[in-house]
This record gives sequence, structure tokens and C-alpha cells, in this order.
Amino acid sequence: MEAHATEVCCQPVTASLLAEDEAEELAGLLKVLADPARLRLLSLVATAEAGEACACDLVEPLGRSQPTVSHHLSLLVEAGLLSREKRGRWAWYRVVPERLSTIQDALAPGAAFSSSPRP
Amino acid sequence: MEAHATEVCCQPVTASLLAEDEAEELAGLLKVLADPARLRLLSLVATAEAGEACACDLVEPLGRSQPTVSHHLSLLVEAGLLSREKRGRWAWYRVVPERLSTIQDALAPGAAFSSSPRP
DNA sequence: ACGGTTCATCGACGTTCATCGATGTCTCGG
DNA sequence: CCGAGACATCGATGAACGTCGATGAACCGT
Repeated sequence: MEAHATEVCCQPVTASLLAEDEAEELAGLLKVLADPARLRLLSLVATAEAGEACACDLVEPLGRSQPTVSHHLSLLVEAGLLSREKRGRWAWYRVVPERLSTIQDALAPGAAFSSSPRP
Repeated sequence: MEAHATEVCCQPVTASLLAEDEAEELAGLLKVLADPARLRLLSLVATAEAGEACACDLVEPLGRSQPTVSHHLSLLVEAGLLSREKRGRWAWYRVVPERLSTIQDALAPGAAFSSSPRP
């Protein structure tokens, strides 16, 4: 019931009537974003040098314990919002911009009349 | 600590380092969206005839009890995602597209280098 | 003025979730 | 080969949340 990265995820919310399944799918993805700690992690990684950040450099600026940071990072990776690459004994993270665009598209406002321009 | 509609809400997450306050603010707004019932309510109102929907027509298609629907609608209004207008004994709801755009802007990907083009 | 309809509020219950300390696993340097 | 550092996993705990039935408040037709 989680927001796996493989999902393409939904048409725009305002474009057509969302089914319960699609709604749960999109809600699962949004739920991962809807947390201060995870938003700041996303922001920390995005603004990090070279666009990637080591987990060891995220614990202190986030002000949470190491297990908590690890937990949030796992959720972000599972949702496809971050990618993890383990190099040596460090784990490096990057943001996945396409995944953010996915959410943006799902939230496109006033899309109710933009489906078929006219035959 | 809620997502009041008056908030302008944050710079893009990927553009600059999010402070804890801003993160909580944006998270509060996203938390309202991150629920299947509320997403479907938003979708129901958006795709309704004339762009507005009566609360009485939302209970049955949502498949939840009337108090639950009322509760979710209140949260959406408080977050500024819906507007409520009481006419007679019915309550009519409309989506607020600007509020959706706010979230879209906050989630703009790859905005790390788009702040100041060059002086 | 009364009864029915619409909607919000209240109180309660079960689930989900963020957080932590303790522990386990892996990798490297000496 | 052993110890230290980095990270994930486990188990527990307290708070937040979605849901419902019951109740309350407002607004009409008759």
C-alpha cells in the first residue's frame, strides 16, 4: 500500500473524477512529502554541492537522531523522490526531479477543459 | 499549527534550504492533500457541473459518512484549497486553483539555479 | 409553528506514524 | 584481524488522524 517508485501515478486531480485506487496511490505519494523532516531532507539534498549529499551530513542539520534520518531517507527513496547510491561505507542521495514533476502534473489546476481541444 | 489559507507558503523546496518553520508550513498544507478522501473530494468538486458542488451530492459518491465528509471539507476550506458558500440550507464548494498553483510552485524541480539569472 | 432536511460539532475508538535508544551489518584503516 | 565509523533494522512509546454514531443548530416548505 506504499508509494512505490514504479507507479506512473494518476491523471490531474481536477481533470477527471479520481477513483478510490488512484486517490490512494496519489495520497500515498503526497503523504511522503507531507512531513517537515522529509521536506527539509529533500531541500538539503537538492541544495547540496554537486547535487548529492551523504547521509552523514544530514543528521546534524536536520536535528534528528540518526535512525530517524535513515528512516525518512528510506521512505523518500521508496517513493522515488530520492535515489540512493552506496559508495564505500557512505550512502549518497540525489533528488529525482521527474518524480517531483509527476506530483506537479497531478496537481495541475483548471485542467478540467484541457483534455481534448476539439476534433 | 494548521495550514491557514492566508499563508503565502514558501520558496521552492529545491531552490534554497528550507527552514524548519517553512517546512512545517508546507508540510501542513501537503498533509491536507495527502488523503484519498480529500483528493476525491477535490476531484468531485473540480469536475462538477458549473465548477461547484453541493455537499449533499458528495456524501454518496465518496462512500463515507456525512460527518466524515463534512470534516474533510472543513479541512480543505481551512487550507484554502476549497471555498465554501452557504446558500439557503446548502453549502456549495469550489476549488481554489491559485492554492493548487502554490503547491506546484513549491515543488518546482531543478529550481536550484533559477533564482537570480545574473545582475 | 411545526417537521423535515442540510450541515456542523462532539466524543470515542482504532490505526497510523514520527521518534528514539539499542542492536545488528558492513566497510575500511591500521 | 581487529576496532571504529556509517548505516539499517528492531521494538517501544506517545501523539496525530480518519472514521463513525449521536447530537446540535440553522433553514426552509407546508
